[in-house]
Amino acid sequence: MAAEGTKFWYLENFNIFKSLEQESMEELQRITTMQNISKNQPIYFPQEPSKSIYFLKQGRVKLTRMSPDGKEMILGLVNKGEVFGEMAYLDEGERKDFATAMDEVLVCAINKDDFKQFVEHNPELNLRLTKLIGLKMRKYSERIEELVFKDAEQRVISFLLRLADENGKLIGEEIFVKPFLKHQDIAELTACSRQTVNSVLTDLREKSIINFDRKKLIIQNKNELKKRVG
Amino acid sequence: MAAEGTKFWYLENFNIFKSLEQESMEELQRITTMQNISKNQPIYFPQEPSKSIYFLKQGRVKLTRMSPDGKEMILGLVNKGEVFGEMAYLDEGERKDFATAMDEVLVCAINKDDFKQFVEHNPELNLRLTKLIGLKMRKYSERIEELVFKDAEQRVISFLLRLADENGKLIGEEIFVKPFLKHQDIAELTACSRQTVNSVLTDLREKSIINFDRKKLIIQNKNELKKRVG
DNA sequence: ACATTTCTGTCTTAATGATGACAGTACAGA
DNA sequence: TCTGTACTGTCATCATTAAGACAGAAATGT
Repeated sequence: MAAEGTKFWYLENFNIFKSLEQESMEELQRITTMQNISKNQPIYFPQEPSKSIYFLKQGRVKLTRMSPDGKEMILGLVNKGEVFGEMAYLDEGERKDFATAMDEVLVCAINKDDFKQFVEHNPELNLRLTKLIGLKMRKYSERIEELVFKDAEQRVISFLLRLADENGKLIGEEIFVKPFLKHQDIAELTACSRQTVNSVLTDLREKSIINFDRKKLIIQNKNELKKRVG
Repeated sequence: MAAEGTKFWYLENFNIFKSLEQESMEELQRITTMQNISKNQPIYFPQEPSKSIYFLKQGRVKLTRMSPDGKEMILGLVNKGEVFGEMAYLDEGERKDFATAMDEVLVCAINKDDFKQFVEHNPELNLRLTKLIGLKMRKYSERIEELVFKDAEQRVISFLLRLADENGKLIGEEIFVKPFLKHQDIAELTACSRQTVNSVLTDLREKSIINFDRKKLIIQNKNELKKRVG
């Protein structure tokens, strides 16, 4: 199944540094600097020259963009173990996004030039990086597709399915997710209004497809959700 | 100005093979196969294993995606001199897009493994490729931004501005474009209906900001267009 | 040169979803 | 424990734009 294939491929690339030589890991230690960032603080922001790549050790990060008139949209969420800010590796330009800590966050920052050198000494990283970038491109293109082809309800449901895959725990038949996003966040991820998110979720709860309150989110019937996004 | 900076950076990466050694160009000749594709014929399509990268010599190509219920959207247009299908270089998966000839088209196809080897022998290409990929990522992210933040009129206007930059000829104060897209195509590029495209264009013509008929498209007042997209 | 198909232009209708308002609930800080 | 703030839930109203229908213009093939 296509979706499962994608997920496997995703996990496979989860940690690009896994199974490096001890020696390389030590070099990596030397060229990285650890940073603690507290909740709601920026890690980088637009116009800043993009000179570092980040590896998220602890917590969660959101990547956002701002419209000229101050509306925010979330381009992506970063989970523990993932890389972000990799545009620094791809071009010399300025950042276009905000990266903001959603929690107490711990990141490794790697200067892009040091990193390029490191990659030269560890060519097996080339392929992984290449795949990582490829994955991001795919994600973006899927996002575009979703915005063009799907209506608000379908976009919210797609979000729930992704959330279940990336952050859910399977318990029996049901998938539990500790909700770390408010409705406003979901709205900014799915390009609709906070109220629409609420009404889609409420509707799904009435139909016993999901259940939720402020403490929990449970996907009770994943198949039914899948059916609704075609 | 930001837009001008971007454009420069874009042109700089237009032809990734420019100024290679004679010898390298000859090797490149050996590993590429030329293909003629006639109008409306596919170059590749979804599910096909992505094993080649393409370099467009002549004509125009559109990259599209299909929704499950048969609606089409245009992910991008490829002009002469540009590379497409570069996902083959980034991952081992199947294609997700259609690439279709819009004209009589001449492409160079390069097997991805041959290409990877070629790049190893011509490491200066690494940076260019990296920038090329970075550019595509940026384009995608801008597309997402546009879909989220802008309404149908603004999206059509943004398209006109891009068209003027990429395909326009400046004559006096005005920018002429030979129209190679029908309204339906513009609709598929801007995520709105054919009728909406028509009414936006007609409205702009009434205000003497643009002029067009079936033979020509003229941007008479680029500044006014820019003002309207914020 | 004619016929068929494709594209453009315009209108009407209807659905989707944004927005603003406001009440209720949970939560954090003093 | 109280109080202010942030988040959720719900509703009524309104704007945007999709969709269908159809006429006319242009292009294409025979």
